[in-house]
Amino acid sequence: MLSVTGIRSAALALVDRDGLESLSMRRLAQELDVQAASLYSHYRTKEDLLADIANEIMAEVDVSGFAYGDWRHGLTVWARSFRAALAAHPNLVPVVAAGPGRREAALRRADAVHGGLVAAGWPPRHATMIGASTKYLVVGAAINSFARGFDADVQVYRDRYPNLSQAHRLAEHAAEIDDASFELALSAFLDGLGHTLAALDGETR
Amino acid sequence: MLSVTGIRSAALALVDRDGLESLSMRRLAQELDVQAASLYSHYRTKEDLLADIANEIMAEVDVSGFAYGDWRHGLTVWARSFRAALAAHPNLVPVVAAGPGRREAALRRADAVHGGLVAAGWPPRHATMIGASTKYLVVGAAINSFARGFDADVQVYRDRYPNLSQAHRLAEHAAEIDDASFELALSAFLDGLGHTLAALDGETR
DNA sequence: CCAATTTACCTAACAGTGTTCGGTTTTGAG
DNA sequence: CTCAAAACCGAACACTGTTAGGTAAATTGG
Repeated sequence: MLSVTGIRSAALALVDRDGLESLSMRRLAQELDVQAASLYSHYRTKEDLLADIANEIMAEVDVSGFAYGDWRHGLTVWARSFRAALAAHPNLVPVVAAGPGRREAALRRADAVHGGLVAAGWPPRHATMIGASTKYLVVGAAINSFARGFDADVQVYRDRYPNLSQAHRLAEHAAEIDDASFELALSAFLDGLGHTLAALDGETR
Repeated sequence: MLSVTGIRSAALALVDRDGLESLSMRRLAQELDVQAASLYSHYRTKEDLLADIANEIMAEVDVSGFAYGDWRHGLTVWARSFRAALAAHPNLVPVVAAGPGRREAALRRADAVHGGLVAAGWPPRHATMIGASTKYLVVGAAINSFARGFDADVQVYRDRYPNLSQAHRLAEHAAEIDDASFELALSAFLDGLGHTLAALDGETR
């Protein structure tokens, strides 16, 4: 018999294997030895199903890094695990990026981040903005890295330094650059925030 | 008679007005008093058409800010105009984010950024990563801000500070926070980069 | 200026999509 | 064992992108 979790994981496997546009209700049903209409006893629409999958992916994100009051460490752990969760299912990055699955779980995570930042000394408004900014970075990096083929920037890099680009290694090269770019962006951003916080502390002294 | 530019601008108008999922070849044809099949004399596929539109949007992006050797100014101008270009067509953010229209034009822009950074003293590899990072920020911000409804972070903000949130103003509030978040992220990132560059200069002295 | 050819457009269709309706089968509770 | 509720299926609807083949219009060559 079908179950919500069975459908969900079959859909996830199908998308991971064959790509997002290969997921149709009929094909998914076929995968489960069932007719397409049967799926609608468990999910109201295909969008609902996708939202549920997005939610499952987001559940892997780790927001525990704020526990000891170190906001920088908290943000780093959060951002990296967020990115890793997206990288685990490249074909679903557009879906996850387009909307946070279940509101309730997304809210809980957002609240953990927000709370951690406030506990570490950030004003509430800044905490909100920092949470949003970090998400920008992670989602933007994921879309540019995982959700498409060659990156024009990497292409430029290759054209300018052809010695560095044995053609058969271009893909891993791109991955390496994407990784390094993300880490550079994250650390530069956090460095900058450090100075912002210092300036804020100076003001209110 | 139909023309490539006529089709493109009608499609853009249609998507701006009715949303991305309202763009079908038949509806677009109707808008142009023509049958759907006729469009295929001018565009090979719908994807081609979308790529062309994405390209048109990206053409508005300003990479001239690097002219005077000030990389920080160059990046700021680029990032802001990039974001503005996406904000001008919210319904198309997913399309533009998913791939840079025509390779050729995207390459030229990427090259301008890369060249500007190198001219300002950044090592080529860093220039590539900074270009990528900045794009991450812009695209991530655009997806989170324009391409969807309510943001969970803003929701948290509202729940915690209910006095600040007359419900009827929530949308503009979200826009304001998105704006501020983007500017915060950009300036913190650039600040951090400033220190990175100083450290690099120290090394190679 | 007419003839020939290319181009633009249309009608009709194909294969596929998400979703719904009505009916049948299976399941589990009383 | 009965009966109501839930799960499943077959068929259909209204759409989608795209193509084949035919007709009309515009453009080119003589």
